[in-house]
Amino acid sequence: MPTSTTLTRHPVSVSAFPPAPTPLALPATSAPFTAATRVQAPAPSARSTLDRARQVVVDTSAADTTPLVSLSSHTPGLIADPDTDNEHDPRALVHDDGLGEEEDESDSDEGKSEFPDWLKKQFEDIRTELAQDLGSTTSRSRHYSAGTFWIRPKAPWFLLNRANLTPSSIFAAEFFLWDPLIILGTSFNLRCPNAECTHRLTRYGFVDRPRRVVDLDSSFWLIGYNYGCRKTAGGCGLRLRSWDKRVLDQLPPELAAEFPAHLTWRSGLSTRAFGVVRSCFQHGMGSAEVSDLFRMQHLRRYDELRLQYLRTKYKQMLLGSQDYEPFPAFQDRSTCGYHGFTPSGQWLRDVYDSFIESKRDVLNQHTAMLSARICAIDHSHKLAKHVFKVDGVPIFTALLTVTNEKGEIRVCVFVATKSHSQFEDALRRLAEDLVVYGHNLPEVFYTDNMVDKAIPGHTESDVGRYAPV
DNA sequence: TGCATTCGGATAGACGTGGA
DNA sequence: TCCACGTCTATCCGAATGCA
Repeated sequence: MPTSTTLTRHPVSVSAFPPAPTPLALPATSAPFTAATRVQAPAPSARSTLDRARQVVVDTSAADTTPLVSLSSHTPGLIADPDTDNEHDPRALVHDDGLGEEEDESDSDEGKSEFPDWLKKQFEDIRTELAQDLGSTTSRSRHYSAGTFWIRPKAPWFLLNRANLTPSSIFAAEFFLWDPLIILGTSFNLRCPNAECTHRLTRYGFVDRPRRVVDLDSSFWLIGYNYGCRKTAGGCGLRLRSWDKRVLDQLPPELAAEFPAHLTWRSGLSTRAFGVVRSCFQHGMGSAEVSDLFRMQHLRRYDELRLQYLRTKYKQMLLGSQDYEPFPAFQDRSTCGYHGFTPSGQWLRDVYDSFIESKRDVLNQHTAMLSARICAIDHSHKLAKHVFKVDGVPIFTALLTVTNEKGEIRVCVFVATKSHSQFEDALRRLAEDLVVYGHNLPEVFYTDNMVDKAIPGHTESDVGRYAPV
């Protein structure tokens, strides 16, 4: 028996296919920059502009280990030749970042799990503000009172004009404050998601760390609260975050629509970025290419900020003695690092798959209601090679697809052979669907297989006139 | 060289406890 | 009721490895 994906009332769902085993992780050349990938200069073997860009943006230990450089010790603005290994001045204004000094790997790994100091400080400042707001008469955040969920930083221009400018002083994170219990007020009954529990959720304090969400050319951070079903009040003791899906599902749709991220277990993608992912996937781009797209956009923004810093610092150093601190690399995970991050292709594909799978019933229902007056039936052998393998041997030889007069997929079924018996049942259920939803039965079937004949034992009334062409 | 798989470190989230 | 702090665990992510 062929294994149909979902037929009858829900004849087809692309989402029902097991994920194709495309390359799950980026190859070594596209992996985030570790000490192992740091090079002196773009290697001759770099295959593309993107690869060269990846190699140029390498970590630098200079920001970690090099003390502030005094103006008196070097010539500001001297651009070192990457091929000359900075012979003239090792501490030139364009530091070794990207020009390639080998770095002690232990340095970059140490701070990997920690937030950078500049982010910690900004988060703590906001937290202090929120604590003050909580103690006010309304207990409502000043940002909510101002009509926004976003806590946006100053533009870099307004951060550049300060004495002894340092890179971390112009790093500014964007935060999104999500506390629907405060927004909706105590009158809103946010129920415990446990089916056996009828109690309501209450706040359990601040979430002690923000959560990163990847956007188009940067990341922003979610600030939320812990919610819980209190045991002391007879509840079940469940704890969850304010951005938990079980909370979002209970909110009024118009409020839930304001939440700007698709969250996975440990990461998240902004709805804007996810819209781009969907468009890219639906128009033929692969996950690796989309991952590269995001990486390039994040790098572009990083480069713009870096250029602003260098230009400003150069002017300041011409005017008087100032210390120069090298701009950290994109991937720098030190306490003063930029902490740039872009998602892998595998992760983007997983997010998209999860989303599509969550819409499976809707998509199946939509497909079941499509007409099928003029049909085309065809086998594809590509997908079957990659799915349902046992000990490396594919179980199915082909994916049979029936499209209607509008080119819409109407039936999709994996088959072990091209025998009619493999898809008879699917066609019979197609006919049942057409009757149920008030459509005419198929008038003609087109096929590219000249040996196809009418299905034995079936009349035209079953699936229409079957016509090899 | 690219794809597929494995493995280990990192960490988000759940949960408990105690204090204000 | 809120918050801080600590522990534990499932899961994610990327590097390493093997293979064609």
